[in-house]
Order: sequence, then structure tokens, then C-alpha cells
Amino acid sequence: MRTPTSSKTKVTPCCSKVGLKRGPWTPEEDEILTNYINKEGEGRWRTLPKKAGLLRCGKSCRLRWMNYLRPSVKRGHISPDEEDLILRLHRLLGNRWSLIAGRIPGRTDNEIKNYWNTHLSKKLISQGIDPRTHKPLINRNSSSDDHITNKASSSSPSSSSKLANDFNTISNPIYIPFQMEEPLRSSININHPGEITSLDDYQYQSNAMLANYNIDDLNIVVEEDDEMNCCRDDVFSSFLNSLINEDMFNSQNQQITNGMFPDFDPLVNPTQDNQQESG
DNA sequence: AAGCGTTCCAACCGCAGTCGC
DNA sequence: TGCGACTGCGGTTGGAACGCT
Repeated sequence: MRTPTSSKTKVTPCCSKVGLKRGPWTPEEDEILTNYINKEGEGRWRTLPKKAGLLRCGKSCRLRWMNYLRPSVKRGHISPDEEDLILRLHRLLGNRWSLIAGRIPGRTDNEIKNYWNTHLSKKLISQGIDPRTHKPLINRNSSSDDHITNKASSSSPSSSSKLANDFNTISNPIYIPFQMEEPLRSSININHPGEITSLDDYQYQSNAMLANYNIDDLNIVVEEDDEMNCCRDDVFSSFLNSLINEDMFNSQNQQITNGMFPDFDPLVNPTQDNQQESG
């Protein structure tokens, strides 16, 4: 674990504003940055501004490139399909904007975050749905949800609470068949068959797959098996695809669209009667 | 047309993870 | 092992654009 930064200076040279320009980028700056990256490639952001002749910090250059100048960045309105996908992915991943953006071609994490904050969260609230938990707002004060709501709604940036936030954001939408009190960085072991016997095959497999991911960053943790690591991105991609394409999501999102919310969330508690078959 | 409040989004900030020395 | 540099992420902010009166 990284040493807390509070014990030393927080101002890195990159953040020092001495002599560096801030604010909106000019077309000239955009052109300089684009030309440089086209020639030299991405990366080495720290030294890039000096080499390119820009009076910007590396962070600013990276952000401008990633969110605006990259050729793959799609401009324009979010389509209904994209909106639906964002809803599904947010329900699955929480405020993991970069992960969500990674599933939506051409969209950046910043764009999706902004769209969520300005459109989708308000839309869900207007429908009586807590945009953090995707549960009905009416239940947010119930004792069973307090431990989740309190942590999820905390804006405190302390490292421990942030990890707790992340864990709850992830664990809440997805059923995990056992309590995880382990350190968050540890991988989850699926060897708890007694707790998952009631799951149907699909959900068993989904949770088994989830259990092999590091819950903190959703990268697969395969117990130091490098041969498995080489394909884990593909596995995770397939896993996400299988989840976001499931009919259970379709039916739920249809109800969300209609301003309703299902009584029961099969992903949170799949042992209830209305589990749905996967395709 | 002017003033004011609201919305939206590009950009900034601080923190955390990773890596190399 | 510890430290610093670098990078990336998510939350927040500032101000331009927009809408209403």
C-alpha cells in the first residue's frame, strides 16, 4: 500500500502552475499537441509539453488528448442505445467511468461521467430510483441498506473510505454469494459451494467468474497464473458482454424506462423466486 | 434588451496504483 | 524496502451557453 501523501508535500512539479498556462485550449495548442503525438506517439506526458513546445503540464496535455483530440473520440449526442448501455454498465460497475467508457466505443470517461451527472442521474431520481444504488429511493433509509448507502454516498476522499466505496459500489449491484471481509485487494475465492447451490447455472458461472476478478479494479486475479493473465482482458470482456446482454437487464431497464422499478433484483439476490433464465 | 438563474461540459485537482531505482 | 516519478482515475469546479421572466 502506498504511503499516504499527507506526510510529504502534495505539490508535484507537474501540478506546479509556475509559468504554465491553464484554462481552455486554443486551436494552435491543439494542433501542436496533435502533431507531436502523431509523430512521437502517446505517453511520457511529463516531458511531452516541453518537447512539444507547450506551456502546459503533462496532465493537461494527456487530458486534452484523451478527452478531445484523440481520433477515436466520438463527438455528438449520446444515442439511446449508448444511454441504455451506460445505465446497464453503471448498474454493474458503479462510478467506474473508465471501465464504462471502455465498453462504449468512442466515448470518454469524462464524457460519460458528465452525461451521467447531468442527465441520467436526474432521470433516475425523477423516476424514484437512487442513481447510486439503482434501487428505489424509498428504501434508501432502510436499515438493511444503511451500510451501503452511507458508504456509497460518502464523498470523503480518504483512502479507506474510497476503497469501501468502491467495494460497495461493485458488490451492491452484483450478487456475491458470501460476505467479503477480507482485505479488498485479495482475490475472492469461489470455494463456498454451500452458499450458491440455489443459483442457476448461468449465475453460478457469472459469480464464479466474478469471484476470480480482483474486486477492486475488476481485473482478473488468477492466483499468479501468468498464462491465464495473458487472456484475462478477453475473458472479462466476454463476461461483461454476457452480463450486459442478458434479458434480465433488458426487462429491468424496460421497467426503468417506464418509470417503474422491479420489486426484486435478481443480481442482488438471485435466490428469490423470480430468477430468470439466461439465454 | 437586460438581468438573473440554471444547465452543461471542458478542465482542474487531489489521490492512489504502479514502476524503477 | 523505501522513495520518488509517472500515470490514471473519479470528484469537483468555473464559466460559457441557454432559458426564463
